[in-house]
Amino acid sequence: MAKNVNATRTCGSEAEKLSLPDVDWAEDLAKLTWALAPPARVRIVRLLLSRSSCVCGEIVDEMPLAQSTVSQHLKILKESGLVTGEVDGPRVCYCIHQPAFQKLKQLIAEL
Amino acid sequence: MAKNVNATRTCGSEAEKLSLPDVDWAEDLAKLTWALAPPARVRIVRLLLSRSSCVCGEIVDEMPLAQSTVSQHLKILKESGLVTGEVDGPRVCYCIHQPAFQKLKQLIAEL
DNA sequence: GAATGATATCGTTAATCGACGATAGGCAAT
DNA sequence: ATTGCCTATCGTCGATTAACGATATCATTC
Repeated sequence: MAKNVNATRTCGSEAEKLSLPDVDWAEDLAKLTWALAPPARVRIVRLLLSRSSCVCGEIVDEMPLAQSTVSQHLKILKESGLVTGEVDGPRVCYCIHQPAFQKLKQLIAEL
Repeated sequence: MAKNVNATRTCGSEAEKLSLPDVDWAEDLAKLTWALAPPARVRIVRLLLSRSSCVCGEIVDEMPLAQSTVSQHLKILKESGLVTGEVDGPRVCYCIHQPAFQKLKQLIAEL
């Protein structure tokens, strides 16, 4: 049962069943789906999509979570690329980042 | 895990799209995105979509993971509804479950 | 009724997650 | 500079995860 063949295929171009592009493709999508795995982050994204103003405090008000928790979710959403945070004086305005968002839609659609 | 959302939204004009229904909606989507959060499960789904035959053993052969791990992933994918497993003699044939799969696509599309 | 092959489950481990409170940092008025 | 608000980060905790090997279950063939 030799399952682990990673040692020789990290960079290799061997004739493997699942082509390397597919692995990358899967990781690209997984990065985005993972960002939306917890319901809280889905709700945040949905909120950002439905509102013009997207100040952090408003998001916190809408969520039954502590401010630090929401901030952490926003950080992860930013890291996934789905969201951007723009400092606006003492506040931070969060917005959907359309390129990544469209990429998510496309990756799912072409699944 | 708290659960209290009152949020008397005064922003929505005719129907506030951000209330309790949205919570359920978010959980519906999160259930599916969570199932696809690990790259391994994305790859399995992709495999099932690209192949006509979907016997468990073939999936194991394609993945650099132990049989038990793949089986566990398949179980989770079944629980999410995205995949069905049909016993076929001594083997089990896995397939994409189109209803759930289309629901995922629709939920993402209408995001 | 064995023996075999395929799949599922069990039990464990190390890592990660989501949540929180407390606290630090930044900006705008006073 | 000090105050006060808003946001980010820190440290921690409990729960969950993905991975594995070992073992149990089940269907087929002998």
